[in-house]
Amino acid sequence: MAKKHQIPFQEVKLFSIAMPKYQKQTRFLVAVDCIIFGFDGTELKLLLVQRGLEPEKGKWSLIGSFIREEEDFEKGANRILNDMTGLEGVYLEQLHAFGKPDRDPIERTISVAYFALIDIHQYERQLNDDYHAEWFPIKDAPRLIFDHEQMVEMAKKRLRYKAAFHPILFELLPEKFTVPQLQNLYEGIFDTVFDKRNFSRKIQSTKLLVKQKDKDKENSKKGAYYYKLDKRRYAANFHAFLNFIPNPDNIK
Amino acid sequence: MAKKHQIPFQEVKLFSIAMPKYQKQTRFLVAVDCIIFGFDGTELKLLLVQRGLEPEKGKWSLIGSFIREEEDFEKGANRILNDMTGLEGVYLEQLHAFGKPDRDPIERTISVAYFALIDIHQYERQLNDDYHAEWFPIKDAPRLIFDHEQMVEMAKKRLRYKAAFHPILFELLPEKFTVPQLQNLYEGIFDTVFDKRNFSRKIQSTKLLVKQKDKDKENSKKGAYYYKLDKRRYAANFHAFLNFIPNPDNIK
DNA sequence: ATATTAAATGTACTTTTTACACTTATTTTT
DNA sequence: AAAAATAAGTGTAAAAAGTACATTTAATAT
Repeated sequence: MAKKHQIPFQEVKLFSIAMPKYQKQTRFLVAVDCIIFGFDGTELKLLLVQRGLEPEKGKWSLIGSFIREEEDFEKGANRILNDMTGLEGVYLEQLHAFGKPDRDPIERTISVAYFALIDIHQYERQLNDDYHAEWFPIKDAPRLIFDHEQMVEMAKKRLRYKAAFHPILFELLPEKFTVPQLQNLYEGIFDTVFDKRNFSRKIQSTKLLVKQKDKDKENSKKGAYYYKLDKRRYAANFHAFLNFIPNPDNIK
Repeated sequence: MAKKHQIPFQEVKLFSIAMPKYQKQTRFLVAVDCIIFGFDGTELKLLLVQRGLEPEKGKWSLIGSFIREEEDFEKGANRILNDMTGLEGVYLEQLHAFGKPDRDPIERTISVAYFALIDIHQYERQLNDDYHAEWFPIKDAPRLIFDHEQMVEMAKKRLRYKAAFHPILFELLPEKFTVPQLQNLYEGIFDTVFDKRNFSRKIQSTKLLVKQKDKDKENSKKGAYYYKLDKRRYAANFHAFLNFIPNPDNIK
């Protein structure tokens, strides 16, 4: 039974049509792993699961899955994301393919890593707790299996790089947010502080923000005005270069 | 014999240790394909080969190969590149993993695409003509097999994007080059023209160029001074943001 | 000697970025 | 009820970067 599965169905074709070259090649397991970022208004977080199977059972891991015969990577990543969070239409981008022969000690497995940005509040509404998933502050995450820490590092870099030029961080925010919250997010990601007058001016100059009438009173006595994202402009300007960051050098 | 090859060696482990999950997964062919860019002083070119095996035998294709059991993607890409061009230490960067189930009509094959930048003159010295490889002007390339044209498009975009901020295009130039040549390259890649005074000022401000005593007399009567790349600074500043391009908007 | 060609070079103007400090709204404390 | 505390909100001047633009120069060809 397992043996039958082991022989790829395409091989039938290989034997009927003459296709000598393809026959001799080794086939590999291919997985998709997702680096899922969330923001709770204060700090950047990472969604991790406790691995359910050996090896390394019980250790923390990115959320991943083997790719299925009929699905491509995007579909696989979306499936994983939907299973875990119940969310659809999440921001998702291919990060990198990882392929060191020994990255999985059991059997060589190629992993195509994706990173996702989600509004953590949406998640909380949709939560599916079947998987023992947990949010960890990015600066205080546990050890991860295999090369998953390397993946997270690369994803953080990529996120920083993109955020320096594109308004990508809005993907992490709830529908209504304040400018101080937004600044907080930028400061967390770039691990620095910005002058709030200059930051506000720069953000406003993008014209992506629509001021609301009400204020957030949770975080200060005076209260900070809520803003919403102008989705039309956001979609149109996503690829424009906005130079969010004062000295983008050494971002890499 | 072919059958024996067909069963991945790791499977032995799977049967001795209990590892139920891994068993049921389908394995896939994994290839590396290289988008190889070259610059001849006038225009940007692409190195293509005529495919040697069915299907689509004789059609033009990117240079690629199935990945071997013991090599990772970088090693595979370097192997391909070295086989084709005889060159080592070539600039190489992972572009994207392509995984549509039907991208290869014979059997599902994952392709991890890399793009390479090479000094075309070095190539000519090292040329290995076993493979029927040929340079095509990027604007006048033939139809390619499978999804290779999509790969090339993505590589062009990536190259443009990177070149807008990082001094990556020096990888395409010979050791000695002139400022007008460099400008030519930038203009070709961004498909526009720049003011030569401003361009020269911007390039010089990077301090990456070391003026030589001799001139290139091939392309003008007056001759243009040769420059060399300051490799120390280049290595140190590669990740700095240099803002080479006047209006980097809509580069994507 | 003259014409031709492409290379090299400077300046004034505009836009963007940066540095920097006080006032305001509201709640908490006394 | 007044005073203190807290974080939000806002403007201006100086510096740096980016842009637009035209003439001179070196060498060869006529």
